[in-house]
This record gives sequence, structure tokens and C-alpha cells, in this order.
Amino acid sequence: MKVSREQVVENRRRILEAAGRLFRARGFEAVTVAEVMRAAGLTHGGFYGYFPSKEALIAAALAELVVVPAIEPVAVADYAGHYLTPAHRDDCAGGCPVAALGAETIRQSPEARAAMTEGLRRQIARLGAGAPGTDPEAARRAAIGSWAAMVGALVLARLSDDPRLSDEVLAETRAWIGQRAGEAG
Amino acid sequence: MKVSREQVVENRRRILEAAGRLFRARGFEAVTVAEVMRAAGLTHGGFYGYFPSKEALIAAALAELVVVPAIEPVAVADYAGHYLTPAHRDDCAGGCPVAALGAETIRQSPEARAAMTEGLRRQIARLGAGAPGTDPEAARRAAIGSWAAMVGALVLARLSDDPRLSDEVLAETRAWIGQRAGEAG
DNA sequence: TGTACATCAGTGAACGCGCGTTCACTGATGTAC
DNA sequence: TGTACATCAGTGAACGCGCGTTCACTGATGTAC
Repeated sequence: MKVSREQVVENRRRILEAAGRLFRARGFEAVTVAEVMRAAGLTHGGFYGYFPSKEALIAAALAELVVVPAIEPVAVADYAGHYLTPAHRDDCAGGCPVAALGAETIRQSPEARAAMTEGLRRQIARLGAGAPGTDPEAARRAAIGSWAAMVGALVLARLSDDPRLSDEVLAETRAWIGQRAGEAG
Repeated sequence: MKVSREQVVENRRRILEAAGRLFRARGFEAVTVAEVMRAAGLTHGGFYGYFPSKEALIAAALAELVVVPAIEPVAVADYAGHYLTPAHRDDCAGGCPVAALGAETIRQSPEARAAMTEGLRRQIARLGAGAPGTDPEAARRAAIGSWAAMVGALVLARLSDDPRLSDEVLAETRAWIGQRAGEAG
């Protein structure tokens, strides 16, 4: 049955939110269109009224995940203090889309890669602006290097089947980034 | 038809090699068993004489990829100088299995995760031993932090659809790691 | 404001396809004499 | 060393299954009067 225009807007939002969580938790390929629609409270047939294909859903979900976060400047050490935590490591579904889906996105559509690239630009700008007073070139270098270290450390920490090693990777990378930030500031 | 015992050993090697390259290039799920067998010069039916399932092939291929590399100590800056290059970025199929498959392996079998964890341990030990004379604790921290930065930077560089940004991520992360290594040494 | 009806979002059965896996068969290998 | 035969690695057709996608239908929405 037809539903109200507001309901359509709300349904689209719920589909994208469900897709964003499911993709981060299980990857693009393992999640089915029917599963996303079920998680959004709908049946699979209605999907193609919202998106022309699963590929388009992936691109839209990534764009949503990458664009939503705030753009206010953050100090690298502060950001790493939140990013490199066991809580974030254990929350794939609600966590950083780059750590969860970055490697897979390389093989997705141009639109999906474009969304990720836009997110990368914003993140570098954001972290670079978090070190005011520093040489801009050095700030940008620190933003890139520490962002790479954060993404890599989260992947390595999630990978490890040894909780001690996993915690160590988080803590030591946090400390390593902190040392560098301390020198620069 | 039956083949010689030496041919069986050789075939197993070729299956694992083909799987290693295909998985790194396209991910675990997108690669089919038939494709791996074709790349190894065989037909798909013979696969189950070598491995009980695709899942087992994934674990065996990862173990092979992770165990093969040498264990000689390397200086972090030297290693990063080879790792963070456009050539490595452009060669997914022959490149680092952690950057290509790390995020996906989190959702694979315990055996696959164990292989990756073993690889992580070796890599930390290897890079930590590459800074002799340093405080061992600081050397280990630098090994973990810079390995995380390398893996993260390769993922980010591959992700970017803008070649200039991609090159910048590689060069700046290399420089950032190099600075830190310079201080320590 | 009420009423009649055209619109169209959502449903669920059905489609074609490709996947992982199985299996009866083939014929070269390698062993027993 | 030669020969007869049992073994078993490899083949390719076939299987069941679940996926992305389509479509005829339903009934609430929202518009025209």
C-alpha cells in the first residue's frame, strides 16, 4: 500500500542507516538487499523504488557515513584517544567506515570510491586544522601520518585473535601518535 | 586421470599461489573456487581433493602468504621506503596481504585470523629488532606504530581516486615515519 | 469541507543466474609379482 | 627388468541454494471537483 511522503523520506533514511550498520559489520558482499530492507522494517521488493541497484545503495550509504561527521578541527592526540579504544574496536557496526570498509571500497563503483576520497580529504583537513600555530606543511604531514596510523591500528587490533596483543596495538599506537603530537605542539 | 606424486605437490603449490594472488586482488568472496583452479591450470572438480572447503583454502592461502616472508630484522625507515611506494600501491595481487585482506579476515574463520595474528607478531618482532641499541620498549612501540601507519596509508592511498592525493598520502606517511625513526636512531 | 478516484509505495511470488559442492567416470601412475 | 592390475588425481555434468532483480497486484494517500 502507498504510504505518506514523510514516511517515504523516513523509510529512505532507515534503509541507509541499516545499510551503513550492516555493511560495516559484515562487508558489502555478505549483506543482502533483503536483509537491509528487513532491518529497515520493509520487504525486499520495495527496495528498487528507492535505489536502482545494490551498487547504488553501497555508494549512497558510504556517502551518508562519510559526510555526516562534524568538520570542527580536532587535535590529533584527542581524536586518537577516542578512536584507538577497545570500545571502538569492538563496535564495527557503529564505528569508522574507513577501517571497516576501506579496503573493500577499492573494488567498488567510482561513486563509492569518490565518497571515501571526499571523507579522506575532510579528515586530513580536520586533523590538520587541529594543530593551530604549527607550520601548515608539518601539520598536514602529521594529520596524514597519524590518520593512517589510526586506521591501520584499528584494522590490526580487530584482526588479532589475542586480546592482549590487540589491546597493546591500540595503546602503543595511541602513545606513539601522542609522542609525536607532543613534540609538534 | 591420476598424476604423479610430484605433480600433486606442484599442483597444491600452484593452487595456493593462484588463490593468494586472486584473493589479494579481488577479495575472498568475489573469487570463486573454479577461478582459482583455472588459474592453477586445473578444473574445479579436483579442488576437493586438495581442500575440504573454500574456507579451508582461504586459511591455507593466508598462512602461506604470512609465513613465507623472511624474518631478518629491518630498519623501519628502510621497510617503509619500499612499502609506501606507488609500485606497491598499484600491485594489490602481489602486495601486502594485511593491507589487501586484513579488514575482511576479521570476519573469516578462526584459522584465517590465527594466520594473520601470527603474521602481525612476526612483523612487530622484525621491525622492533631493526632498531638495535634502542630501549626495547620504545623500539616495540615504534614497530607497532609505524606498522599501523604503513598498513593504514596503503589502504588510504589505494582508496583515493585522486592520484595526487594518493601519492601525497604515501610520501607524507613515509616522511612522517622517517622523522620518528630519525629521532630514535 | 466532503467525496470519488487516480496515483504509487509496498508486498511477496517468481525469475534467472552463478555459486560451492558432489559424484560417476576416466586413464595415468605406481605397485606386486 | 617386464607385465598385469589396483589405485586414485583429475574431469565435467549435475545438485541445491541463495542471491539480485522483476512484476502483477494491493490498498492507503492525496488530489480534483
